[in-house]
Amino acid sequence: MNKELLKGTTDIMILNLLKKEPMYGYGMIKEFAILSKGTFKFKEGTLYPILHNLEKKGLIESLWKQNPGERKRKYYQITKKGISTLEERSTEWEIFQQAINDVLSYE
Amino acid sequence: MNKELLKGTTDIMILNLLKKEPMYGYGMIKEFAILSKGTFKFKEGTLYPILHNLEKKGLIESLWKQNPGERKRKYYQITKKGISTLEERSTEWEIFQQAINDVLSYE
DNA sequence: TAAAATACCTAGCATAACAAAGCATTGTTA
DNA sequence: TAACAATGCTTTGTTATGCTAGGTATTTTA
Repeated sequence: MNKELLKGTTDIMILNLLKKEPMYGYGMIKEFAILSKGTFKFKEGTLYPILHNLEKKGLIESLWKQNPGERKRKYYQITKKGISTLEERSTEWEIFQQAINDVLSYE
Repeated sequence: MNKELLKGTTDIMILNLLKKEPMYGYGMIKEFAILSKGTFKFKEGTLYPILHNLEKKGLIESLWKQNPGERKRKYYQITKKGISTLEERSTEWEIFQQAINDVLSYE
């Protein structure tokens, strides 16, 4: 899979996951693999820096949490700003996708 | 429009245009704008280097041509290698698109 | 108890689209 | 006819981003 394709979409995917419930990095990697039916196998070196960046931008927030019987994990949750950004970017993705398919259906 | 989204798709779009008939760079820029209904407005500084790169890889070939009554233009045509690459990459795009939408439809 | 899986981190790299410039020619318009 | 817009091609440097490749520590499994 051409990795360039991913650029510009990882943010939306992460924000969309967190829209439902807080999650931690390692868990997201597993979840993306499942949801995408194995297409997306993010490396940790890919995901963690993105999470840090999203937090720096104020789109997500983190907190260390230890549920009983579990090990300590850093949970991320989406912020209000994150939700509105997700909406904008999702619309953008729809438009983009349509445009590409318009061009590719040229015969 | 987030420019990162484009990464990994410009090659396919160009190859797909050239699949039908040879074209020159400036003409492609106009054509992309039309086909995408204004979403893609490539700058020359974007398109020309990509064309050079595709030629270097042997996916397209160029020739200077002057049709009667027209100015000199550098026409590009797709190669056999270009056609097979286009097919591979189109499939890749389909899979990618499906995977993203699978992730984004998670609720 | 050794290995694998979980869970987090970071420095440096490669790639690709873009901004911003330049040059030459052709068409339009005041 | 002179000025300007549009056409047509080129290149240098910037920036963003996912990945490579390394690291640490804990927990589970064979």
